[in-house]
Amino acid sequence: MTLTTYEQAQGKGQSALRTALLDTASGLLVDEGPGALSMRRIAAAAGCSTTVLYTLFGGKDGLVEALYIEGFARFRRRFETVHDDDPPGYLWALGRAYRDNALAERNYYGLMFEKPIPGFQPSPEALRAAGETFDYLERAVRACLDHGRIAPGDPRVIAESFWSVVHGVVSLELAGHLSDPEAVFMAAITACAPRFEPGAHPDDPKEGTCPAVS
Amino acid sequence: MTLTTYEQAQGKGQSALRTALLDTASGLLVDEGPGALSMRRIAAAAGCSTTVLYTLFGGKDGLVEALYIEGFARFRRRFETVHDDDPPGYLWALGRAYRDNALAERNYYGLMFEKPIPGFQPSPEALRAAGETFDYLERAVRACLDHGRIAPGDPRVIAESFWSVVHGVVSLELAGHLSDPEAVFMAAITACAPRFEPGAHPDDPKEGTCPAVS
DNA sequence: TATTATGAAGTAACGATGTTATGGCGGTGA
DNA sequence: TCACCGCCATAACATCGTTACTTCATAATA
Repeated sequence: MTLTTYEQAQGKGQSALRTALLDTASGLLVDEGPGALSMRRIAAAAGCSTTVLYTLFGGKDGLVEALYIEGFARFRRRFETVHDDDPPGYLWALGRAYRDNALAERNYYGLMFEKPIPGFQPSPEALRAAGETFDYLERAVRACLDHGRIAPGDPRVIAESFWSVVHGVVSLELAGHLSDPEAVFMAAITACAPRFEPGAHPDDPKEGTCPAVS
Repeated sequence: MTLTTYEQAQGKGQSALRTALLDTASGLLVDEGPGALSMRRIAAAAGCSTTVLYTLFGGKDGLVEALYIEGFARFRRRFETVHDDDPPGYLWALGRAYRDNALAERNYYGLMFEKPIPGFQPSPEALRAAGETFDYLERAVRACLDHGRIAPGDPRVIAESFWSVVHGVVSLELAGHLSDPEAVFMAAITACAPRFEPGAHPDDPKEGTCPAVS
């Protein structure tokens, strides 16, 4: 006979059970969107009753918060694959990775930055963990500062403003508001490009292709 | 005896009835957030049954879409109060007005850019009407171009990238991700400032206060 | 071994939600 | 007076998050 996801993980302790149920929920989120995240649906997909979900996660908000944190962890894993020896080029590549990840994991991105679960509000700890994901950006900004490739300033503020620019484009793109998302992405990023030395990065577009930079 | 909102509007034709019910829903949205927007709550607050809401709006999505459009109309009204003879200064002021309006009408902003109503997706027409709200930005960009105060490019793309920057900051600010929202707002906007002639706008910060501009 | 206790988990209920079918009520025309 | 028609309240249905109740397997103890 075939064992349900729940039965397979049951013997491996509570921790494995937790991750197994989270995987089930994650699959529902990715495949069908946040609307599929009902306690009954998740329990049925895993092969158990809703009671287990409540004892392990405390409620729907606890389960959604775990997915919220997982979403930022996926961002972090994506950032870890980015490498560039040139500091501004690295920052640029992180921006690209951000957009790539958001488009690839659209439903996770929605869970993180839209509010598709009516009552859910991330706890202060989850919010802090989310913010720490973007320490990657701050370190990249710091490297730019150390190499004198960027105008001086508070690295945190610069990193968060960079994050805001990339997030703004992606958010409007996903909402369907942008006529030409790729062009707007390039224009918005290169609008910040005067911070860097021109042509510092191989992906730096040729002059004239990006309207915001003279 | 006192008449309910519904009874007062009933005699003035269907159009007045529609706006009266929308006002009721708008009040619930502003006062208690999108979670208060249930068909039963709205009907009870107006003093009628849910049937009327279905005949007038077709369903919850129709009602929410009307509020969605109203949210962008409020943006438009806010933009109309902005005046500045200097083209880049006008664009700058529109950015400020955007943030001011988003913070003042937080729940409307949530309805427009977060997804607090599970099934709701704005129709293509609503999405187009929403985008037209930001023709203000495009016209402002055009004025900058006409006066040679900005590097040449597609006005629509430039306007949408400007919108993205402002929206990105406001969105992360409302989500609680920014350590110092005002500083990040200034940094992000002034990161685009090299498009304009330095000191073109009286609000242009002194050098050194904004880390992103050298 | 027999009995008890403990903890986990399934069942079913409660209130609330969006939606719709049913039925009544008040007008209008014959 | 009677039939008809449009509007609307009522009540039902399925689904949702949540929880009290019950069951059952396992471990500890006499």
